[in-house]
Amino acid sequence: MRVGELSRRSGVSVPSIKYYLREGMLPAGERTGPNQADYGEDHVRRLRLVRALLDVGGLSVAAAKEVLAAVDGDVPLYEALGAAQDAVVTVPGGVSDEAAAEARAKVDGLVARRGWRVTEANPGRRAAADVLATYARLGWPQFGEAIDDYAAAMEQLAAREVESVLSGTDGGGRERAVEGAVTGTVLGGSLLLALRVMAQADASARLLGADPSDKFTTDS
Amino acid sequence: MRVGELSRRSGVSVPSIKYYLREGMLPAGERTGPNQADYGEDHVRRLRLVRALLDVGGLSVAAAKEVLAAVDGDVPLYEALGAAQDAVVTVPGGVSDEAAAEARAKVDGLVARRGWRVTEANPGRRAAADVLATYARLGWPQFGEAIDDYAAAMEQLAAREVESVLSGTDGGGRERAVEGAVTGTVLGGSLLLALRVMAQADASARLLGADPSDKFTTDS
DNA sequence: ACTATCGGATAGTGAGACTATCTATAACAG
DNA sequence: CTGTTATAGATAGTCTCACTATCCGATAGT
Repeated sequence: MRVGELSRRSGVSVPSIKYYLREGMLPAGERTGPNQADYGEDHVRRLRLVRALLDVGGLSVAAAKEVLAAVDGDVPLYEALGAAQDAVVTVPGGVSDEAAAEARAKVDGLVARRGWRVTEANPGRRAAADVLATYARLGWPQFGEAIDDYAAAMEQLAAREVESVLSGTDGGGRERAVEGAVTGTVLGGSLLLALRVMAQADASARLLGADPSDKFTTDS
Repeated sequence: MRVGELSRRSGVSVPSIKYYLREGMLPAGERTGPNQADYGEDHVRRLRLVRALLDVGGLSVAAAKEVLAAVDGDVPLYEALGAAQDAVVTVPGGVSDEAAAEARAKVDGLVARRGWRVTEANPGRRAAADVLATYARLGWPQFGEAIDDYAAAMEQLAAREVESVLSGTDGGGRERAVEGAVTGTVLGGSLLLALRVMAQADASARLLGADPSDKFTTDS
């Protein structure tokens, strides 16, 4: 098929397809002439993946590009998984104060307690420490105490997610396995946050909505 | 203090402070002359909160503005909590196909199973359904099956988070309670994702790294 | 033959988040 | 009291990002 049909099939405008081609997120079609190319089902699937990463996963084009490079590259699965994980955490430039050092120590302690095998450079380390340091700087150090509960919950889910990717792709080939790993990692994060929002709404309805005292609705 | 010192104390550049003032995210200082104003500790704290929401929470200025409006406004706590929740989920414009309908039904089923009291308009509903629909469209429907596990985990955490905000702010006044709710909701999301990344790295190290067969490192 | 479409290159657009400049002041050091 | 620096507020400029639009000389299909 040519670009017009690819556009119709994928719901992505022709200019956007050209843009993704330029950015190397979509492989070029098979050339059939000096100014003609042929696209296949793979291109349709890839385009859908691109839009999923951008729209649902909330990745930037640059982040999606790196993730897709890992999918296409000849890297082992765990490395592609790492690329996807890097893409979902925001790591702002960090200041180095007392709160930061303390936060890093807390994260190190957690990792040791749980026996997690994570490298020193794992972006989750920095990101988690950043949040803890920020809690402390804002005067909410107690929010950081829930970190063990968070970690226990994530450990369970992560084990299941990784298993799911492996079992669901047995025999599907490397490319498909990597695609699944990346999809699950990126979109799974969005799913998690969405469910957390609902769970919080429920929790606050139970703890506040059902209580007619309006304890916190006015200045005390 | 004047704007220069406020800048030094908060680590935010003077032009940026002026920008936040213009956007209404930072209240104006007390005027002491036609071109002089005085800022206090509240301004320093607010500025830190703004940067936390933007840098650590990953919110856009527009989203942060809405959250802060809820903090300042005379709304009940659960409503401010709702504003913060709205800010952390991305809700792209949705298509209406078979996958979308099925996904919505699955989310409705989940909500019913868990007895969650969430409104029809809760953004988490749409966001969760979007992810499930995308899984299906990409050919990974099995990833959606973990939704009950995700939900159970989030239910536990959310209950603890909401409790933590309430108990930690007893007597602190409405403003402080709302600030805590917002901070915990927004930054907690980042913390969760950071820990998930580490947990996944650990899980894949256990399931793949320890296995020397390199099962997925080459095309099969 | 003729019109719609194509691939590819280049340039333009609109939103978002600042950043710079300008204009009167006002504070302060010598 | 005078020169330097800082200030509030307004307006305009910048830079990045993620597209869009426009051209061009070929095809493709009728």
